[in-house]
Amino acid sequence: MTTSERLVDATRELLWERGYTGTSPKAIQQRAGAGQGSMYHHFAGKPDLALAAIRRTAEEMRAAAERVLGGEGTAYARVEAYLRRERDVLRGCPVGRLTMDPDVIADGALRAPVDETLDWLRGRLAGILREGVASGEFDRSLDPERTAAAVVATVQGGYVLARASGSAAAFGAAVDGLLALLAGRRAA
Amino acid sequence: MTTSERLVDATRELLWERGYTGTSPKAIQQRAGAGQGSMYHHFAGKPDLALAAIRRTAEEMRAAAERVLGGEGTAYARVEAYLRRERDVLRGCPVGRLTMDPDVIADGALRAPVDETLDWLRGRLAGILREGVASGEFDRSLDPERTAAAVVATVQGGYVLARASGSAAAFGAAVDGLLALLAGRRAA
DNA sequence: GTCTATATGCAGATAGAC
DNA sequence: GTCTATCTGCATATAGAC
Repeated sequence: MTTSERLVDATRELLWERGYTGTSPKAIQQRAGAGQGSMYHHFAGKPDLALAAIRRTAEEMRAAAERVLGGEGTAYARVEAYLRRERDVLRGCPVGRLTMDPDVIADGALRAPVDETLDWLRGRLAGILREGVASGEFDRSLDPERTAAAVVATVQGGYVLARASGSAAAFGAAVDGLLALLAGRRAA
Repeated sequence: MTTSERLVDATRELLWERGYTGTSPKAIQQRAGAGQGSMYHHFAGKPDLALAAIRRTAEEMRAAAERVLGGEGTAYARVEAYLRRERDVLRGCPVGRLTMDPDVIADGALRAPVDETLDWLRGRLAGILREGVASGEFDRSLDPERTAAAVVATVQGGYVLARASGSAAAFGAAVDGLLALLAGRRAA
């Protein structure tokens, strides 16, 4: 792995664990095993490095979601597979957590990949739900867009509940609750 | 207002806007119009002041929720009133956002009020949903605990979606989606 | 109770040697 | 490409005068 790659990876880990404000250049260098000069040779500074890290994390999250969402089965089964997919629940969402960082939200370039990723996910889920309605699997009255927003919000909020309680079970409860509601909209 | 109160209020605002890591003693002092000596006279340091601020914020959030949840109407109507209650959506949840702060999660004393508040809220909503099931308003198969977890998660996740997109509408879409699903579980 | 002085170390770089 | 030196200012206090 190149020094540049190690710097990006170290930044990705630190952004996930400590957020943008809580991540210092020095900490990045130490984790990457790189010196100051090295970091500033490859990147213009902290925002530039963070941008590269966030883009990479966003890409990976999208790919991971697509692996599950693009699978086999009914619309309900694919949404369920997404919701129940294995997660490092107590670590939080590496993309969603950035929305609580004021410096990320204030910088359009840093916010863009976050927004695009969550919006892509919402749209992808909405498409699956729309198929489910069209095929007669779901009740006609189910609104794919709003339901998809609720699905994404439940996941993001599930992380909050899990971290507050220190237990991954809180995430599971929220997901179970949502899935039970969604199951009730399947056409008889 | 006393100097001590002004310090707590300033800390509450800053924790909401910038989180624990992003909030410095100096910023607190400036916002409160108090000097260094003054702050360290009234509080042992940043963690002590943050604890007072978090407890106060937690109390207020609970009181605000109770004002809506303790109102009149069916179980569905009260849950809806809670979900649609006016919120400063783009500012995020002053309690929930703290779960993304590693220094808060690592400190049991700071995490406790956060956990207790979200857990109280979940329990309060579960009680209302349980009444709704008992009264025949909701389908017998509705699980009050898990559904309540989904409601709280949707709100917390709604803030994430809103802040990512820069639009309060994203919060509204998630809430609409969840309410539509919940409405479908009302007994015929 | 509040103020000013003082202190260590980190944040976030820039400059220039090698 | 990487290293070391250097810089300004903030983070987070402590000490002691008033």
